[in-house]
Amino acid sequence: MKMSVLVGERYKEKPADCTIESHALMVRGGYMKQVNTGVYSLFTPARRITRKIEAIIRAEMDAIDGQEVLFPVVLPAELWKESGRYTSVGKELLRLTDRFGGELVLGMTHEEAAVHLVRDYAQSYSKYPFMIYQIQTKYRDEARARGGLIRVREFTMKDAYSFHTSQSDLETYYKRCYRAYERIFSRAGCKNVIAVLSDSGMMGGNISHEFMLLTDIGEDTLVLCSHCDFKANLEAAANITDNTGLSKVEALTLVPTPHMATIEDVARYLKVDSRQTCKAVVYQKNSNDEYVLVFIRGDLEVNETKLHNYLREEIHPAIITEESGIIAGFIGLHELNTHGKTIVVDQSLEGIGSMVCGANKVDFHYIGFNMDRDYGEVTYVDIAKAVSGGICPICGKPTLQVKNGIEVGNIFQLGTKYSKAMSMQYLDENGELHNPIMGCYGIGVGRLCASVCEESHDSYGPIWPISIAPWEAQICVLRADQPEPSAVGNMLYETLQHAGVETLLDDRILSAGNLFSEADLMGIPIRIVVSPRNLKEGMVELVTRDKRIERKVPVSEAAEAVVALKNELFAEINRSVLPEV
RNA sequence: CGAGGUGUAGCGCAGUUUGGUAGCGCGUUUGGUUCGGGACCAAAAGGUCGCAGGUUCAAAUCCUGUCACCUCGACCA
Repeated sequence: MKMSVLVGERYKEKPADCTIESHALMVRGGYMKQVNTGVYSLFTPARRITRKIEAIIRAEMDAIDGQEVLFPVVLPAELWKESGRYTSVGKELLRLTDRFGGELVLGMTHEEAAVHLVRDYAQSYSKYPFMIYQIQTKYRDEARARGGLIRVREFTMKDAYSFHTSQSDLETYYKRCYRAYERIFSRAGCKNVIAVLSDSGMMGGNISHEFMLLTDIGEDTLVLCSHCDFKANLEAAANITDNTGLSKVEALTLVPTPHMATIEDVARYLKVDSRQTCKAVVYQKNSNDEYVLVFIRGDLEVNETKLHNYLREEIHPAIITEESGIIAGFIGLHELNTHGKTIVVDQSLEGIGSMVCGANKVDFHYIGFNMDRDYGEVTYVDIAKAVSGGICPICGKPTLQVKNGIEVGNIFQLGTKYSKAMSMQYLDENGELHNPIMGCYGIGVGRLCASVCEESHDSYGPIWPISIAPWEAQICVLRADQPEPSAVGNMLYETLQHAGVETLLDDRILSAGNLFSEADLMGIPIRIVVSPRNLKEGMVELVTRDKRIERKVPVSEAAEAVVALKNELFAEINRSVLPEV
């Protein structure tokens, strides 16, 4: 490709609405253009990147016996009603009506379509196991898209669905897929991706993992242990609280705490450690507005996902009315009217001999509250968010760290949720009917592209790994108006193409500054600079985008050197790729 | 959905308070001079000022409505 005919323009200035680096650089670099909130068109450079990412994904999915299929984008609501998700999924599912009044949905994920495709075929155990996948457009009507390609409404996703006749077979396959994912991310040159345990939500005890790129701009919160291998999404991370040293029991005493409605205020006013306070966080059930009072150690926060999973109900932060009898800011377990309320006590309160808690009376708290003595027996549950420096649930050391990440993929042991709901059955060896056990596996292609950019860029532009770079080499011709540099540039361009190197030739007559800044925005790993100055010595310059290599080579050896460098850069990436299992 | 903000040339912005010929920088076109990190000179093209109503002799500017986008929340199979 010649730069002079490449569609798209590169900007010097950062677009006003870009808040994260990858977004700004990809807009500035002529990779994409916004069409609507969370909806983008891609220019050729971005499309070339996503095609390479897709090729890597295809190769790895095929290697674990995946079969590529293609589902429709527009699906009949009927299928989603069958699985029950037509009503259970919120507004992210875009619902439409066709001219005959038929109800349709835009596919945001394709479990239903997958079951529909194979349920007639796979009626015998002999057809199992198998995996089907597609790489296709998804639409999710996100409440708020942001961050360029990181969080969009329309996006390309690889989604795979596997079908098994036993849990152990699913688990075996799940491990292969886990490894395939590790290979995909490292082949794409994405280094800081880790797999974390994720919340399996209402699905019940199933295992799922999210593949996270560690970065401060990530919207997900992760809990990692620096001592052992424990890694989990905050939503799924157990919290263990150490209350040793807090077991001293004191007398229960009512004390005035005028206008002290927050834990910080109360702790300061009464001069106690916030670890010896008990706070109440109030929610309401979406179903009937019943109040849910969560009691938790004052310094901790409620993990709403855990609460939601524990209650098996949707909840929302409460609006506290006067009739409720709840005294906001002064809620305590002692002498609390629990009628019509659900009480949840977090395990962080276990073992505290005496604590400060609300007195259910405006401007009063108790000190010396003891759970067993002053309230009675309770079932402690884990509802709190894990914290930095917290205790690792695996190794028991206080070495938890909290970090941010972008979810670039996930793998999920689905179980029989969809096969049951949609009546997919097979006959086993004994002639008995069963629902197949499913797994599903997703990767956001555009998000991965943006994530690599986020992970690998400098202030001038992206630094694409050679495995996904839009082109492998770029020739910058300085003084393309002069015959010699122009001729050498063209000659190298032809030679490199014949040598199988994807090459972008910048043949435009521009100043060096312009050429280099635009080349930086293209982020192509190998750059060949052809200039009158070097040509005097019969040389061209060979540099890598990351500046690790900068050297001169004779014109006659340039193409060969580029091929060698290309191979070395690929080899470097391949060295980090784990073997298949 | 809540709070805040912004809509003026391809991009970045000024002008709006106090109504009076539509501006600047980058980019684009043409000609010339430059030439290793976003050069310079000259000339030029490009805008129903988001949209619709209203007030006025006169509206980018004031009023009403509406749409879009951005940020922070809520939400996220």
